[in-house]
Amino acid sequence: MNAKRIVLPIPTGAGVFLAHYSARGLAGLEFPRGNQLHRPSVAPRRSLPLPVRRWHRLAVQALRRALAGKAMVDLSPLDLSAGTLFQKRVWGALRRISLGKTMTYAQVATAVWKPKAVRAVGSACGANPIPILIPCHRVLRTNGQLGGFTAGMKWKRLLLEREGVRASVG
DNA sequence: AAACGGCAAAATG
DNA sequence: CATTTTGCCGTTT
Repeated sequence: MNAKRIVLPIPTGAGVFLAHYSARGLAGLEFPRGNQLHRPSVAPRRSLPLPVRRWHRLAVQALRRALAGKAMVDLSPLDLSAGTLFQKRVWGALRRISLGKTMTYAQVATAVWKPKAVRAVGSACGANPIPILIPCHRVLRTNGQLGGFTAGMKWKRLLLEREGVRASVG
């Protein structure tokens, strides 16, 4: 099914993320693992396919800007082929939430024309393979609460704060 | 077929 | 108010 992926580290002020690349583009982004010393099994630079190198350069910039709460300029192609149709629709909706803005899970459900699939939207957000760059953290509960975040609420809070979003309720 | 969620609205105290 | 049902839906097992 899925072919081999190239994994490259993205050092940031918030830790070392891991970017996964397929033949089609950026396919995954892992949050830094607490004090884990895992392989960057990174192939030597010059053995990397040219497109991957280019994509990675873009990804590094995009992530650093995103973490700084700044708008990203360019983004490498994303490979979201692993997702279901519904998930891809949700992720598409997420990408349309501009910086500094938020949506509720219910609003996203309506945006994908499944107004009753509110809970399923939450699951789809949790299944987002490229968090931050696909801003699933910009989705909040209808009642103003933050809602959940698979990678941990610290991240969701941090990201929203850096984007200048009012933390309504904790 | 059943269980499980990053939810929401209604019911309840 | 805060908490507890009750309804919903895509995914996973």
